[in-house]
Amino acid sequence: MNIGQASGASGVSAKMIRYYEEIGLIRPSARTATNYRVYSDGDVHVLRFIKRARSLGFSLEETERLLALWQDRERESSAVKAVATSHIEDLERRIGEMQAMVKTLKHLAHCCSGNARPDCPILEDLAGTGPGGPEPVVAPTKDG
Amino acid sequence: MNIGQASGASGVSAKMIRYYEEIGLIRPSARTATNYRVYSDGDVHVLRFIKRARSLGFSLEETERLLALWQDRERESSAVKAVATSHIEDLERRIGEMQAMVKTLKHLAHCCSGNARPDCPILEDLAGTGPGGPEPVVAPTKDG
DNA sequence: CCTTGACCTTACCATGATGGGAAGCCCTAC
DNA sequence: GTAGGGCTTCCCATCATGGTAAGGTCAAGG
Repeated sequence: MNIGQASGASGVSAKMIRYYEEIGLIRPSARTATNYRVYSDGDVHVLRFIKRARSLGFSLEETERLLALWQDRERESSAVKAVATSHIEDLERRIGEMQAMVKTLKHLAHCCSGNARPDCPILEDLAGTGPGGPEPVVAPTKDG
Repeated sequence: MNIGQASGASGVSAKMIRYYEEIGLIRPSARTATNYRVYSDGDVHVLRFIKRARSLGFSLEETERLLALWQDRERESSAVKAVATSHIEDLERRIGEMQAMVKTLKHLAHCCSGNARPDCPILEDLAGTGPGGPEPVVAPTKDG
């Protein structure tokens, strides 16, 4: 199987397959006499594993650890669970951060009339000024 | 005020102040005779605006638009609100994606005994195999 | 046999926002 | 005058992915 077929069978782009090989996430594939990469069904299985791990948000580094555990018949499931739990915590932390942003933004957007007039509590918040506060004295951007 | 003092007063690192200047987010600062960057209180105000926008998750591109609106006395608050609303939608989409990941991961982690035995529903999910399914025939990683 | 088009190869560049470091100049205090 | 800290520019790294260019290969068909 060529890289294009392995890509189609796994859902991982050819570009990424080569990259994963380059960084050592997967072993270098076999090659034809003309230097084409050749993949087996087992290789595709590995690629699908990576694809699934990525879709669950695991980094390539975590994916590498999970692959190693998958391959290790002596693994303890606690080790796998630890990777997953740590990732869950990371996701929840990031979700919390973004939810805080959303909360603030929704409040500001709610307070903004969103009409043709210039007064805007969103800008006032960003500027750190109260309503009717000062405008920037000097035009602050590149085209000012 | 030197760049270090502007950094301290705004919370934006000197590195980032130079970068913002380079990409045109802020105008090139004044310079001393010996080429040191010089900042005014107004410049610091702009930097604090950027800092606050970034902390609410706005991209630098969105921040540039917000800065331009801030500076524009003729702005319509609807334009500001549109930027914020679009950003809120983006955040909520990403939150939803991550929550879906968390949901799946928590389910898998809950089903994983997390003990010294190798059987693990997390790996089974990633591998696309049911319980007791096949292990990879060929060691899949670089050190296999 | 030769062409055509699809596929493969490597190599380099780009993203977004930030940090790190090197080499060299400047400024202040002692 | 020197030491230490701050400033300058320039280059590199991150993380995961996409794009593109220049060139080799392969299969089908004239």
